[in-house]
Order: sequence, then structure tokens, then C-alpha cells
Amino acid sequence: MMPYPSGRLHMGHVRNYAIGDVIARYKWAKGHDVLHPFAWDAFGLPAENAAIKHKAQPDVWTKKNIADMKNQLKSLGLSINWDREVSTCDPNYYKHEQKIFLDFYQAGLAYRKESWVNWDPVEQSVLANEQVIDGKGWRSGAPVTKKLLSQWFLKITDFSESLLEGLDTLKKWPEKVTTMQRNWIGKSEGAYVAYDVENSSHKVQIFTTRPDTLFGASYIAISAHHELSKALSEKNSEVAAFIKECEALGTSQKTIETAEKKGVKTPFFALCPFDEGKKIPIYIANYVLSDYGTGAVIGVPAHDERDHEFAKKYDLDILPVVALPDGQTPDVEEAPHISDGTMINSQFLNGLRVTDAIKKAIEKITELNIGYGAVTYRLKDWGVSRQRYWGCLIPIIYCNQCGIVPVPKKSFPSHCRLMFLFDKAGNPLEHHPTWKHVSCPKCNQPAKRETDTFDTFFESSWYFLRLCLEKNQDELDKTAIESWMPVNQYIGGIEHAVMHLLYSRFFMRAMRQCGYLNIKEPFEGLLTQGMVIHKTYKSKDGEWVYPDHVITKGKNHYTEDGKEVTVGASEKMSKSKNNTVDPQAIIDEYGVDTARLFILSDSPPDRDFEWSDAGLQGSWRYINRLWALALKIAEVKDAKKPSDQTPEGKKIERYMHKTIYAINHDLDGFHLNKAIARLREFSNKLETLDLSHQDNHHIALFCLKTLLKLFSPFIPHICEEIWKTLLEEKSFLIETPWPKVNDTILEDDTITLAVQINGKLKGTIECSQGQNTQDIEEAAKKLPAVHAVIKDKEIKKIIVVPKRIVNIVCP
RNA sequence: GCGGUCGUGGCGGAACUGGUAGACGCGCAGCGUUGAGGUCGCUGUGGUGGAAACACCGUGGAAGUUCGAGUCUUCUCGACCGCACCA
Repeated sequence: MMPYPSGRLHMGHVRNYAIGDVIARYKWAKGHDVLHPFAWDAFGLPAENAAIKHKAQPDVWTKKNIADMKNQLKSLGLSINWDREVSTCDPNYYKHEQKIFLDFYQAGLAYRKESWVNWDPVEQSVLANEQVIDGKGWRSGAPVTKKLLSQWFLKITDFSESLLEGLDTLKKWPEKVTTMQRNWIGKSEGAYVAYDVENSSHKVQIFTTRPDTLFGASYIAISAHHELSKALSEKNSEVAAFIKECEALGTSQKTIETAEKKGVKTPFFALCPFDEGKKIPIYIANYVLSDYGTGAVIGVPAHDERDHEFAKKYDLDILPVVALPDGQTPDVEEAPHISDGTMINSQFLNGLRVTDAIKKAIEKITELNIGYGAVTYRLKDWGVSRQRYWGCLIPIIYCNQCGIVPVPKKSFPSHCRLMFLFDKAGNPLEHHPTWKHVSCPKCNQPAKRETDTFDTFFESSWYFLRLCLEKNQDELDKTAIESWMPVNQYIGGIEHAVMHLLYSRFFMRAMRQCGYLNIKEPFEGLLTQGMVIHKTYKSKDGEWVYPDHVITKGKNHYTEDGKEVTVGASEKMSKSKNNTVDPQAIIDEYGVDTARLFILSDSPPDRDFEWSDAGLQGSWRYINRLWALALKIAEVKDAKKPSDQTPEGKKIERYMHKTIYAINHDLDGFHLNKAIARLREFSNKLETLDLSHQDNHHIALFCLKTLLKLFSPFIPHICEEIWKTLLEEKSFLIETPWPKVNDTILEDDTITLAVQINGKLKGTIECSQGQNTQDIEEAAKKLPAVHAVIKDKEIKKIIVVPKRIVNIVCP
């Protein structure tokens, strides 16, 4: 994945790109045509924050960051095709994006609708969720409210089913990611039901996945922005106050759903269509989302956790309508009954199982003409408008005569930016005196530009297509794109599991519909790498202390000026906790290979990686040992192949082939830590090979060369150096082919079998390949440790699993 | 709150489809090299008991399936990631 150019390379980047580099070098060595490109996710909020804080122009700031980071990246020795590098803030990049958007618009995949944003009343600007802290604006400290704005949306919901079905084809994705996306799309089957409201012309429509439980309904909860809530707030001050309170929660779903569940009772009652005379109270509740579903839910406290909690709080009826499996009525006072059963207290549904009752209830709802069965998705359309300066301009002009008018494609890139000032909060594009005023491309009358820019996920949803093109290729050439796409191996953080990866999948579908390409899925293989974490240190006076500045004496830690330091949990490296380690400093001191080796060696790529200086030293030592080993073997590099190999030589040759086999397997599965462990084992064995015996010289050299080749994707510089300088090879190591496994010498002559009694290990026996079961049983029984136990016991059974184990079962 | 993942020595982690738990590395200890320290080399290192042989315990916790469970099942505890305007 492309990085945000923050200005300084951090360990997370090093890890990400080191993993990618190993895979790229391995595939290259195996003869694949590898494209290993790079891009910068250059638009975004931090540039604007820097502009406000340091009066730096976002483009200047961003370009400097890119230059700085590129320098650092280059020192990592990555095999990146820099000639294709792109930056998303480059007009030559985003002009395509503007065209794509207009094509989406023409195809009916982009539309405008009103939607809520977090609003800072002091700054008079929109806040991102992360800028809302405890309900207050991060800079102003003012309580946040919500505001309704007209914004652009992309119709990702047109592809809900396709995005869901496509997940089954992503065989090389981690299952956790496809599961998360499946749940995010959230297909559910259920029914819409419209309830009449007593003494009112309003109707309340709800959606439920459990229409079978409608007889157990105790209340209906509507959102603060439901039309009924709005109508009520005009004359009811309690309701108006509650709506205000809900708005103070902001737009973050996490905040809304973790807030204490509160509701306010309205004077309205919904009329149960099945049960004449039954009146269901209507509440306005803070946990009902206004822009999801119908903005109203039905509460069945006997059979739903959240409804139960709400009913308890407001003392509502809890009527069980699903019996326990044994037919008993469940006790639902303390906890709801969620699982399956047969229906009770439900008139025409009584006696039916839940699944049948759902069908029957939908039939009845349809028959009464109050609703219908439906499939819904949790997935919402994607709001792409941002009230920000540093993003790709939405190429739209608003004309009083002509309405929404696309900026003509021939005038792309639409980027005629003047000097904008960040002297006040909010979007400079909006409050610039002249910029937004243009004449309508259709009627030439005065009109206004769209001042919003795109969500930066827009850029990241298709950048990989641009990377399929040569630097100077100006059109999104279908042939070039399709010759490389899909991305065979995509690598990035698990935090992108849903949004970025889902938006990219949507883009492929939408772009396909607009004729751009014929690709279904953007990423064939996906590897989600873990974070780089580090211990945190805090001094007695509560300050975070840099790891470098901690002095350890025995079990205690101190600051440089002698204050006591406590060691905290390992957390994601972050500036705010001072637990970062600067990759540049490591590279300067130990060299790139040490840094690469260490960051790849300990943890599997998909898990978090704990940085430790001691671990780094270990990698440094190994690099030195490898050099020493090579130096020793280089002395005998002219040795001829002996006519007959020593038993030791034969053994290490077999081990070498086992290693190649295992490394292939490990690299194919991205078990880079295991691959390194095996290479170290192999190199440990090679160190003990007796070089005083002349007949071992040739095989030692052969093994060393194999070791270098197998290690070269990880530590390319030292391996190449040994190859050239110590072994005086004419070729470059990087150009030599990947070693081949000789299958015929893989198998050992003898096998070690574990012998157990009742599943407990008692010893091991050696046997030859294909030895018969009876011999093995006899040999096992003769083991002293076994004999001692079984000699006066009756053997019930002996289990012999070929090549694995013997288990003697006796009472 | 909802969705997802993870949990193995002092530490990072190995253990392919259930079959010798702790590979490899870090740390630590002892010995050697050294004037000393570091580097480097060798040896040892899950816990408890034991001089030792060995025995017992041991994969967050509890239960279960199995000849056999780190691996499967159920419950439970904890940590982390995402939740639609950070990227």
C-alpha cells in the first residue's frame, strides 16, 4: 500500500517495504517478471494542519516530505521500479480521477444528497471524527454539533451483492479480512413493516430480521432525526433538548453505540397490525442511527440483548414469544432468550419454529399490505465530499440556470490553484474571494465551482492502475493495465481490512461498468502486516521517555538525570508516546542488512513486531558471523569435487536440499521469520563442517553459495559483497537462478519414532523406511523405559502411526 | 455497543493435515580468550522436587471429544484492530 508522506520514515514503513522486497526479489529470482512500483498518498489532513500550524503551503510541505522520505527509502535497498513513481497530488495523476468521477456521474454512480457532518461552531468548519475529542473540537474545545450538508455520494450499494459474492473468489486473502468485509456489507433478510401511529397521519416504517417476534414488541425506537422526532421537537421542549443531546454525540458510530443508551418517550403510540388494541409506545433513542435503514427499530426485549437493556431501563414489558427447546417458557426477566425455539404468545405463529414463523409472518405482513419481505445490506453509499483544501477538486460547477454542470474534460486537470491562505479555519477554497466564481460552461452565466474535494480514499481506490503505466503514458491504457492487473501480491496494514480494500473492489466494478477495464478484483493476494510496537517508558513525573534515554541498572530504569522510570506496555510506535525508533539512525549505525534482517526475523509478518535493541544486536552479530564463515570457506574456493563424498558431506548436502525445499515453502506462505530461522540453522550446521578434511571443501563451497542465494532476498548487500569480493565470482549474485531441490536425496534413510504409553512420551526408536508394523511394535516394547512399565501389565492396544508415533495403551 | 483477530519459557516466536511442545533468536548463567571491560568462542537454560537417574506439572482459565489436544468443541478472561471525515 502507498504511504502517506509524513516526512519521516518510520519502522512500520521499513517493515512493510522490506516484506514486499523479499517477495519481489524471490519471485524475480524464480524467473517471474516483477513490477514493484511505488506511490504516495499525498493528499490529506496533516498537510492542512501543518499549513495552519506552521504557515506552510500544503503542496510545498508535501513535496518536501516526499523528497525526504524517498531518500530514506532508497537507503533501504529496495528493488522498487522508481521510474513509475507517482504522487496522488500531481495534477497528471488526479486529472484521471476527475474524469473517472464524471464518468461515474454520467453512469448514475455518483449523486448528491444531504448528510450529517460534525460541526465545530467556533471554527465554523467540519471536523473529522478523529478531531472530535470527548464531544469537543480538538482545536477550539467547543462542544461539537451536527450539521446537514449537501454532499456527493458514490453508489457502492449498487454492487453490494457483487462485492459479497466476489469475496468467495479471493482465495489468497486472509479469511479474517473477507469475514470482516462480509459482515461490513451485512446482508440480511427480513421485512419492512409500516406501523400506523395513533391520532396521527404519520407512519413509522421499521425493518426487522425477526418478523417472527413482532408479537413480543414492547416499543419502537426512532432516531433523533426521524421526521416524527422533528415534528415533535417543534412543540415539545423535552424532545428538542434530547435531540440536541444526541447531536452532541457527533457522527461516529462508535461513540453513538458506546454512549449510555437513553431514550425519551413520545406521546405517540404505534398500532400493532396483528393485535387489535395493542398499542406500542414510541421512543426517541440515541442509539438509533438516522442514516441507516429506516431510522426506526422495533424493540423486542425478550429476544434481543440491546432491546432488553433498554426495556429494563424504561420499565417496559418483556413478553417472551419464543419458547425454550423443551417447550418451556423462558425466564426473560434477567436476560433475553436469543436462540432457536418454537413460537408462543403469537396467535397465528404459535407452535411454529423460528424459521417457519419468519416466513409465515412475512406472508401475513404482505397479505395485510403493511409491509413486505426484503433483503437489505448494512453497506451505505460512500460519501466522498470533504470540505477541505488539500484534496482532488470535484470537477463540478453549479449554475442557477443549468444546475449541476461537469467541468469540461478538455480543461482537466481542473487545478488552477491560486495562493490560498490558511489564516482562518475552514476550507480556503470556500472563503477565497474570487476562486469559486466562474462562468457556466453551458450558458456562460455566472456560476460557482464546487469547493469540496474528494475523500482521499478516492485516490487510493485506483492508484495501482496508474502504476501499470509507464511514467509518461498519458491515457489509462486498457491493454497496459490489463497486462499487469490484478495485483498479485498486495501488502498493507490490517487497519485497511474493510474500507480501503472494499472501496478499491468497488472501483474495479464501477470502472468496468464505465468501460475502463475488464478486471473484477483488484488484489489477487493480500498480506496484512502487523504493527511495529515498542516498550513505553514513563518517568515518575508522568513524562514519556525516549527508549534511547533510559538507563538500565539491574532491574531498575532511570532517566539520564536520575529519575526513576517505569516500563509500560508495548504499544504502536508513536510520537505522542516517545516510543519511536528512527530507522535512519539504525541504518547509519548497523547498515541496512542488519535492519532488514532484524525486522523480518522475529515475528511472522501478519503479527505485531516488537522492536528491541538487543534483538537488533543479534542480527548484527549474525551478519558478522556469516562474513566470518564465508571468509573461512573462501580459502578453499578452488577445491575440486572429490570422487567420493564423506558421510558428513553427504549429510550436509541432504540438509541443504531440505533447506531449499523448506525456504520455498516458507516464502510462498510469507513465513519470513521461519525462513530466516532455517537459514540460520543451515548456516550453524555449515559452520561445524570439518574443513580440515579436503573432501569436504567442494561441498562446503556449494552450500555457502546456496546459502547466499537463499539469504539474498533478505540481506542483499552482504550476500552480493561476499559473492563478489570473497568468492571472486564473475557474475552478480542477483542474476543467478534460484537453487533447485534435488528430491531424490530429500528422504532420510532412518526415521525416528516417538514411543508413548497412554499418550505420554517414554522414548524414541529408530527404524528404516517402510519397516513393518510388527517389528516396530516389538522394538517399542523393548525400550527399557517402556519395558519397565508394561512388564506386568496387559497391553490393550498398540497404535502405530507410520513415520510419526507408537502409542501403547494399557490400563 | 457491534464486527474481527490473537493469547505457548524471563522475552520474540517454532510445532505442515490432532502425533517427541519450546526449533531459531534474544536474555541470563558458567567456562575460555583479554591487563580489565566489550567483542568473540564453547557449554547450559520451561517449572517444581532430586546429588543423580528420574518423577510430576506445563501452551490465558474452566470443562469436553480422543489411544493421544498448543491444534477440535463449548463456556470464560484479557489484549489488540476496524466501525463509514486519520490514512
